[in-house]
Amino acid sequence: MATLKDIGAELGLSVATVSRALNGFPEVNSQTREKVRQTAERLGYRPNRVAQRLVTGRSGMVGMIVKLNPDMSSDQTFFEVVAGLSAALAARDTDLVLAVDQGTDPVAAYARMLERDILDGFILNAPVPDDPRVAFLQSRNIPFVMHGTTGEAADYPFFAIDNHAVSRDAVNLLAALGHRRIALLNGEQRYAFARDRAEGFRQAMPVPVPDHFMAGHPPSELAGYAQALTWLSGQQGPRPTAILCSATPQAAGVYRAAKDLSIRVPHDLSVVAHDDGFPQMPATGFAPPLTVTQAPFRDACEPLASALLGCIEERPARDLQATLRADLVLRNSTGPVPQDHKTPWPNSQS
Amino acid sequence: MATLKDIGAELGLSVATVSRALNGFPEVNSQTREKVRQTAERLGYRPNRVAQRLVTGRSGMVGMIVKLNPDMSSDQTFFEVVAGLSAALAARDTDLVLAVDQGTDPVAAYARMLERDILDGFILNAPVPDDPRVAFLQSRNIPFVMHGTTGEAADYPFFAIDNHAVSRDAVNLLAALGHRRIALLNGEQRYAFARDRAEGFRQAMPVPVPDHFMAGHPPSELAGYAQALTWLSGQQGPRPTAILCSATPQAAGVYRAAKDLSIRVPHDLSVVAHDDGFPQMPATGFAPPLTVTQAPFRDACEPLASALLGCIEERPARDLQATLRADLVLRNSTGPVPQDHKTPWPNSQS
DNA sequence: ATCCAAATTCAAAACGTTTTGAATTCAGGC
DNA sequence: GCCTGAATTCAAAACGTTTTGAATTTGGAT
Repeated sequence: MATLKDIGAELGLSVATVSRALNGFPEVNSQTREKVRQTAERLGYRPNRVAQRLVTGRSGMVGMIVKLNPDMSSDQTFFEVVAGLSAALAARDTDLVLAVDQGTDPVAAYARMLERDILDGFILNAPVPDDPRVAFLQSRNIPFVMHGTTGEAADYPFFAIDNHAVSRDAVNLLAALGHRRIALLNGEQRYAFARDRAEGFRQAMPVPVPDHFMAGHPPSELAGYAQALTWLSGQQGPRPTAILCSATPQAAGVYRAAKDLSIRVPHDLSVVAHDDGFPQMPATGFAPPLTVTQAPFRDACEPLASALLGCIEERPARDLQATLRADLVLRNSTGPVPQDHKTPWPNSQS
Repeated sequence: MATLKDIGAELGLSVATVSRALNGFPEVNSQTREKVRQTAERLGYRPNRVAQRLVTGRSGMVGMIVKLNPDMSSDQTFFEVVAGLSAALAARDTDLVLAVDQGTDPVAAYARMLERDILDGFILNAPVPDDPRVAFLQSRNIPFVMHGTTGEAADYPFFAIDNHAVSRDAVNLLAALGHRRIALLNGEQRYAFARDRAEGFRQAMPVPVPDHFMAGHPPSELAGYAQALTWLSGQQGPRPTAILCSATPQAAGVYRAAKDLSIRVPHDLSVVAHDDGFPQMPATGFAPPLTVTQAPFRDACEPLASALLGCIEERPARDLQATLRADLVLRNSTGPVPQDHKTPWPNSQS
């Protein structure tokens, strides 16, 4: 293992000069710099990151705590998320490492990793409203970036989708097509994104929607199928003429329920879903092709990496916040409201 | 952030004494030790792990490189593996961190993590014969433990199942029941375990088995279903009277193919599978309940953690090697060979 | 040769911890 | 009090790197 000292000894230079040469300090003579570079390469010098971190406070490694989830369906996106982030960070000479959290305390795993004092910061995902991780990390001045946001007043770096607009854009489309009986098949209600989408939905709807036509479920085909069967069978009143899904697997379940009940998409039922661009269930693989609000996770990786490193470099949080408007992509799963289904649901104050 | 220096300043002790007191050196007076401990607790002292590693060379973190796998079925076991190992290591004050590898070069991700020089060692899994990771890590004196083994002459720490015995025990059982037409539905052939099971199978078989009744596939129900359909439909000659599966999802596929072809388990076809004890497809959930060679992964976690830490402490590799014999658990998927199917496959020299 | 300013390099300290071996303190015996 | 051995603590060095500010070198003008 070659050290700066070895390089210096061979060239008759001080450790300080070798360090400055390798780190691009401009006052180092260019010939000296080249000799140092070549010797370092020949000796196979690799910086001791631990020593660097002791001096600079930075190791070049950031962490992500992965919450174990008994519902395995969400794990199908896990590797896409991690691969995208790893690549974006690697492009910035930063390594992403994961630790697994099995407990019930949201912050315990962070506390544990902070004991090591090795990681430069964290990437947080799946925020819940008033996410306790935020206060915990802020109180310790630990850099982090959030994928998503916990609310309007977020005072930390984040990269988020405008989930109000996700619902609003879809509702506006369907309302323009004459739909009034629009059901919301949302994500799990404990997440902040689901809360935002429900809010956007309610605000955009031109008429009130009975509570039982707004439900929150995991992003699985089975959940979508079961909920759509209930709604489309008429058990709970006039069936919806459109369903707004939180994720493409839910939409697949809706398609299957519609088929089982001989309800045609889009003639009898319009379907819109949110598409994060994960390849497991592409919107283009639906028959008919699915209309979506589209925000590929792939596009979030670079901004997340950038924001986290900005936070580590102590740039102000407000410069590291971005909210993206999802694209509305029209395909063939949406059409005009059926002629005999134009009336809204009866007014319900429940 | 309190340091040793702060504690020493408050108690009028040297940094060396504070360090020795906190680390249990016996020559420190017990009253001194208690005063140091209380002050450390009051000041919220936490050791700087980076500084420790600079001196001791150890950080208390070990790594596992996760190879991205386009076939998602194996990911269903991923969290069981990681959770078990994390818990076993945590019990020894060691953190497991993961990094994701997307490339084709088996050692590149290790090289990259070694650039950081932060991790104390690695856990390796899914060994292939002559696994290049072994030579790479050994040439750099990097501690590691392998789950499984690459061969008889392994000169590194490992915890493995005796995969020869897995096949041999199953074959001996089926042969004792009169079966001669036994097919092997193995794991993917690139893995060392699959090679060992194939060897054990051939050596245990009392008669030769045509090559096309030995196949290697991923551990999925679909793969098991497709292969069993081919074999049981008679397309390739007399159908097997028993199938030995590499994993329980394959056995589920075999059950389904048998049902589709009106072949009764175990009356017409006996099925045995290897069961790693992952909860996704428990052998006890089969109808009829599945006979298995059983080696729960859960039982490997502690020995793997122990072996890795032993390696880090520079204990000799041969003291850190263990090979476990899987249990043979008889249930209702195996029975005597059908009376009209006692003849072996015709001798085939292909 | 001397002087001056710019260019370049260096010694030292810092980062926080561990450990070696020397220094100091303590306790008991004479 | 002095001596001795054991108990206890300490100063210094180490680990490898970065950075400050001083020291040294270089080059050009007079």
